[in-house]
Amino acid sequence: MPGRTWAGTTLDDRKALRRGQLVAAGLELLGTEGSAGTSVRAVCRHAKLTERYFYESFADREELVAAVYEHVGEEARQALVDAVRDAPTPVLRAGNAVRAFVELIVDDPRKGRVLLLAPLTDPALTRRGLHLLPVFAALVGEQLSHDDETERRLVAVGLVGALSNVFIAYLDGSLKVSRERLVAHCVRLVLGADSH
Amino acid sequence: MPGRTWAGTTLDDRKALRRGQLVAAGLELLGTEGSAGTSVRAVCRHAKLTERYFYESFADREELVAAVYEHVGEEARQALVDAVRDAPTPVLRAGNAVRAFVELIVDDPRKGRVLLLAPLTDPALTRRGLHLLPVFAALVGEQLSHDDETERRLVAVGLVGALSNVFIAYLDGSLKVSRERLVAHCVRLVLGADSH
DNA sequence: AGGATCTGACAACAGTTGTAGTCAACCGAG
DNA sequence: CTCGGTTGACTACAACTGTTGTCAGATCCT
Repeated sequence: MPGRTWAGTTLDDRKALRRGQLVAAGLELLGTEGSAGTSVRAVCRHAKLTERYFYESFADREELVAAVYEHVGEEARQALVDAVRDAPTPVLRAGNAVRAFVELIVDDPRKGRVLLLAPLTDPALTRRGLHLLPVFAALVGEQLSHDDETERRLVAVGLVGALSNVFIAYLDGSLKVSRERLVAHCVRLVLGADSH
Repeated sequence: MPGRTWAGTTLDDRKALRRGQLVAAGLELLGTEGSAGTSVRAVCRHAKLTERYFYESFADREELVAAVYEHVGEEARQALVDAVRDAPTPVLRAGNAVRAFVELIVDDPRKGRVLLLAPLTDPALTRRGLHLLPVFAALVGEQLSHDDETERRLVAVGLVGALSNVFIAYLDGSLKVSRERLVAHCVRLVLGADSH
């Protein structure tokens, strides 16, 4: 009977809470130590839970890292949608979107690393073909005013790569520039990509 | 006495030869299986040598992957220098450079993956700060006609990121486009980056 | 109170990792 | 032929991995 209360909360509540702790620990590790450092044992140590509760919420290590990735991805998608909504002109949309994304990864660089780096490095994600980047690229591509389909893809892939690289360089400190300037430059990249 | 001849060659020769086999095996594994799959044992299996000879040429696993990376990096650098030399105009220089790089990674995708992906994924490279990309970006930046220093860096980093992403997408088959079109688009990216 | 359920600390398994050491077999110089 | 440098197959170790199992104790319902 899962509805029974225990230590003030129901079982399902505690189970969901533990799942949350595990995902949070996974984000922490995947966003700092990288793929190799985010093992089941390490995640449990970080979440202050035992392995038992890991397999209560996830069948695999793979499932955990997928959950972490999708969690961050959903957050980013939501931030982008919120930013674009209610912006009338393409220029304003681009500015809002870039600003939102910069805010997201500046406030929490781990999320940026998970979003941009993890799918390239972790076999659990590469094998599953779990790349949100093409999705974002397609989202960007839809906004572009190019006739040719493959031309749109080329431009979109290049644009996303340029933005990613600038973000990554900014994240690890190898690109010392003010946040405002970063945003301004990225907006110019987005707008420039449309003008052929 | 290392000058002594043995099985037709001197000791130093054989040692260098074995080192070469190890680096080649490292390139093969790092460029296909990725960082996790390139272990000391796997490299030795692939090179048909025993672990003993691994530690004859390298103190660490780390040293091996650094050697592989720098080997490929030097090759790429040389190809770029050769391509740019004797080209009078910026347009020709850009075309030659892009063509040379595309040739390099199309003829041997493993090199592309080592060059572009490995430094982001392998702790042995990230920890050592072994990124040649900023070096290439700087090289690109020198060619750009921007007054502001940080502006040059911003543009260069973005450009290199765009090129990398297009190459990576092309490499793993998610960007289906002819080689000529790939080159043409990349040239346009390079030239477009200069015009603000 | 008794009994069902939940919790957490561990142990166990077989596998892989980096790194070092052993030992018989080979090879060429004296 | 003998001696010493060279080779390769193999073992050894401790640490780690994913995953499953055990068991004493805490917590709640009846």
